[in-house]
Amino acid sequence: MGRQSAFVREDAVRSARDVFWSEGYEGASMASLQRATGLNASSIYHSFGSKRGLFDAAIEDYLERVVRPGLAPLRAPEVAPDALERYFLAARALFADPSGRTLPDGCLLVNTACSGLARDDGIAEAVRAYRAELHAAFTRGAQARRPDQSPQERAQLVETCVALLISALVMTRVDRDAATAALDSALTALQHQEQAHP
Amino acid sequence: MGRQSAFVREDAVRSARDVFWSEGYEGASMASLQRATGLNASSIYHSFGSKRGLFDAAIEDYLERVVRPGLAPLRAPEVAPDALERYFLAARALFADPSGRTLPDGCLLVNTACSGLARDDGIAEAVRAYRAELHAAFTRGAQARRPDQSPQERAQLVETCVALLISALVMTRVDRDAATAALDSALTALQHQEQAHP
DNA sequence: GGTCTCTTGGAATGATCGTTCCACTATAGT
DNA sequence: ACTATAGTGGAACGATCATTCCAAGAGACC
Repeated sequence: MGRQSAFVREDAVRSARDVFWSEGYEGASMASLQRATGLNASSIYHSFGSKRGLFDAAIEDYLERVVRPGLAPLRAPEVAPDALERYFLAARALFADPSGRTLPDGCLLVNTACSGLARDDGIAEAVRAYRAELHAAFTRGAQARRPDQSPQERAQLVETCVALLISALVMTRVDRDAATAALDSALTALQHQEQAHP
Repeated sequence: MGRQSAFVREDAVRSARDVFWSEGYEGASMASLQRATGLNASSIYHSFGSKRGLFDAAIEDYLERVVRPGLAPLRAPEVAPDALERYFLAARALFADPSGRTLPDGCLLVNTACSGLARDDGIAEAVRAYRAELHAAFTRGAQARRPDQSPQERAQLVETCVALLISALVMTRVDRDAATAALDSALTALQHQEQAHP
């Protein structure tokens, strides 16, 4: 059926995803995407239709390779009681990295939600789904930690944890201390729940 | 002394600020800024030096005319015990507006913090200062509500309130229900503090 | 009224934007 | 080997980007 692709689609998407992540959709020029992927414009348009098509693929890759691996212990059939705490401890380690090399640009989806692209229905739906995944995973973590907790209290805790994470992701670029402080706050919120019912 | 300006600087800045607010710095074209302000490019460059200079003025205007008026009761010499709760109630009313006409684009500074412009030192400092103003005002509100509360507990509550507000501002464009839910969570967090020590 | 200084209008700048087009190349199926 | 099909390279597209330049315009001071 004709000539075959000289590149691995997955690799190209990942390279493009990193560009979108650090530069944003509008800030990522086709020139920079070509440079990062090693593809020329023709191949990109042939494979993804448009810059936007490549971005959609980048979002899917981001969820699958960045978000979900981190949430895996909270999505597994059996959730450890300390899984949620471990999640925030791991996040804190990433955010607090002194080299500033890990997670330097926050979250692709949070950044997109704050851009003009958020008015696009497809993008808005992707952000809602992302937040819903966080919320569901955190709820499972909270359930594993405190099965006896009332649904209202649990909902409150989960909402707070999601918000503290998002807040940290927003602040990463401008104030690493504020970002880690938000995560510390989530950790103490989790611990406070324990101590209240020993 | 020469010819005098035919426009009111404050009005021009406010119009430009609204464009930056809804479109973002990069998304706001000089053409759209000229249209909104009614000024010619020459006048803009003469008065503000560059698009970036106009944006800096827009940020200052945003703080002075949007952020601080809302925080006023929390910054006054005397802070009412319910001032913080009132703040979130007012915010909730804005976010939940069914017409979607109030606060349709979140926060100018949060949006900017999630854009590539956040790597600029001046912008980063502005976002830090914005967050610090929120934090300081909320701390005063928390103090007025519960003077006896321990500093650790208060810091935790304030951090949570700031994060829930930022989270709501991030989600506004894509999910109004999630945004109002975050604010509701802040309100119940505040009320929970009351009930704990009646 | 004359002159000086500052503001404005509008065109023009070069750069960069996303996208398209076409010729060329390489593979799969017959 | 031939042909049909699909991917690639590179130039070119018109549009739009922020910015600059110059001449015309208008009020302030002598």
